[in-house]
Amino acid sequence: MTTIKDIAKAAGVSVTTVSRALNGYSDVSEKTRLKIMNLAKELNYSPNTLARGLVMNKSKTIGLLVSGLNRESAKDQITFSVLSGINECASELDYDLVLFNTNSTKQREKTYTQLCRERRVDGAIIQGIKTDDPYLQEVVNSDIPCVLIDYPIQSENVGHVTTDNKLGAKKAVNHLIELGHRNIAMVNGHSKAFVSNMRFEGYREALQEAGISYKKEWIVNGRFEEEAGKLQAIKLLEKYPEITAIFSASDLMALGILEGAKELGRKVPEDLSVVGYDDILLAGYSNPPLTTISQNIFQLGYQAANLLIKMLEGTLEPHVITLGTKLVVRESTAKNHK
Amino acid sequence: MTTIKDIAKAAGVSVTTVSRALNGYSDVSEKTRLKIMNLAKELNYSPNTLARGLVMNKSKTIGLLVSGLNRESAKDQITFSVLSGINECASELDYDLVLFNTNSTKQREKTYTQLCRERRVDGAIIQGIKTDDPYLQEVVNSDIPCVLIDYPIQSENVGHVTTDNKLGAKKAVNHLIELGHRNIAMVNGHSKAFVSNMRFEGYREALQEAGISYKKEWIVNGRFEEEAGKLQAIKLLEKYPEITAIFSASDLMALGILEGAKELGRKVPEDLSVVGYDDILLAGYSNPPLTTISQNIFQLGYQAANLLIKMLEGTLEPHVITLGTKLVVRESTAKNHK
DNA sequence: ATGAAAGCGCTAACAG
DNA sequence: CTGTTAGCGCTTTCAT
Repeated sequence: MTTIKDIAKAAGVSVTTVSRALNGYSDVSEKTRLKIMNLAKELNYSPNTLARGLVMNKSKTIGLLVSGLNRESAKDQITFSVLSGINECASELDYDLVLFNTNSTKQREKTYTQLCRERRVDGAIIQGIKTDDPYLQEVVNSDIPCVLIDYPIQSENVGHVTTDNKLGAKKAVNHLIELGHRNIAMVNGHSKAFVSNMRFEGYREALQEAGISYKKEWIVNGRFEEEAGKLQAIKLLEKYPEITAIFSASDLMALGILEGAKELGRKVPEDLSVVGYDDILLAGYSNPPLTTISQNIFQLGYQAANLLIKMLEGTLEPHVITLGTKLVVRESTAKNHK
Repeated sequence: MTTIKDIAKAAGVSVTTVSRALNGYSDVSEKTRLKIMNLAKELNYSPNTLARGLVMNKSKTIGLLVSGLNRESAKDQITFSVLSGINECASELDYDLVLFNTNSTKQREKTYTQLCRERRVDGAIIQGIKTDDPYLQEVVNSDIPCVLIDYPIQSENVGHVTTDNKLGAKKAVNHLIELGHRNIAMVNGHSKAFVSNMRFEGYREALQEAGISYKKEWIVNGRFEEEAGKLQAIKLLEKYPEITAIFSASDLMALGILEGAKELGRKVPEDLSVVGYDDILLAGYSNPPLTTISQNIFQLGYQAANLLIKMLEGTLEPHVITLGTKLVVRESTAKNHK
């Protein structure tokens, strides 16, 4: 393995000069620079980023703490899309990504901060974290710059990117209201998810603004899981047959609701309107295709990476970025005829 | 940031002793070990893996060169599943993963080997590479241990994991033959993909064993893309209406074929049987649901990581792992009535 | 059982 | 424009 020392010897100069030449400093004569460059190529030199990182105290690497990189979460491509977005931006700005082992089956024995510090990542992006994660507070207190996805913390060195979940939910519910629905239930995710809370807010507000009083019993939690969504929907519809529309906090659960409705013999959208959230790939393929709130997950990742790197390079202050959403009307919603 | 030096000072011992204590060497008195351990915790010490990597010349990190981590490839979750599998195994064996920027839009100016060497990864996993990739040869010649997914190179330090593509294809085609089809076309991916070649072999062999002569004109390439699959299928069916079944080298293309058939007014499976390959998520949701060859992509990633790490730790020789496939019969295939 | 010293490959004052 | 020197944090002989 060639080092700058080897190059220095071969070129008859000092390692300092080699280092400077290779890093494009101006104070090297054109002649020696050329010689060094050629030698580097000839000797097949690659810089040792560990050594460089050690002395410079930064690694041009950002750490990824994603909780959804596992067998189960392949169904919505959310984690994947976030990852793609991050990867794309990091690529462009010439950062590498390291994936941390956080979702290991074995006990998580290291904290986020430890993970980041050990690897000397310059910053971190955290996604899919629950609001009661014991290590979350740590992140804020630590001095490692980081950006959170869909989790609202800001501080001197933590930024935050999300979508306008409240407004998104409102769009969904308003759509139902405009179709003449008044008895609108909600299948939410779980209370530990920030997005759930916001989507609930949007639901509540939309109803309120339309002068519809909302019923606590009509709001259930489906843990963002398809099966749970189905079960909850069945329970809900059996107990309160007057419900004519359901707003689901995720498409995956909405898919479950569709199944549940089918089992109960309620036709969607004739007997029941369903609107989901996320616009995952399957939403367009379900039967019927799902009306949903579309968010650009790829952008979410991209913007997170961009913000973090800009923070690292001092060109941007940590702040919050909120992306928009869009109502996509497909065939799971229809006019209320009751 | 605490270093072993700080601990040494606080404990009144040398850095050597601290290093030994922290790494569980036996030649440290129980008393000092305890003192050091406590101090480490107290001072919130994290080892600097860069420094350690520098001296030990290994980093407990494996490099990932995946070509499909981008916006476009969210539709089949193949890349994601591979990634999940790798991540799971790496987690278990306590390795971290670094994602390299290979699919950047800007010119790829670094070779695989350079990427790996710069980052000092212990080994690499390569997925989604084309057979004509200019940098592929490099990998084999370099001394970096690596394992390739779905690409058949083996050498002193490169292993290889794949599924039995030939047999898988045979299963698909045999299924069609058993249903009474004789005029079976194939929509393949592209000639630069190893799996395409193998799946074609399986197709050919199955026909041959059934005493059916195969027609070159009935084999087309859809580049593994949905739209191209559709177009190719339309062209094929218009020109050769006698075709009663199509074997597609991927589900995504099969989805396209389904659309194409619909446009031509050919009902699937009554007028045309279609079998796909991969068993992606959408396969179960298409209309009609797709009969396909299922492969365990997660396992593919898992096994790749396992093999690589075992190679790195000297417990396994580089070799090839071939995983099985399974025919999943859904509703896109039926008896031939022509 | 412990320490002194060297060195991994690189960058960064500082001096000339 | 170039070299000398020091040092990033850690592990590892080699002594003691």
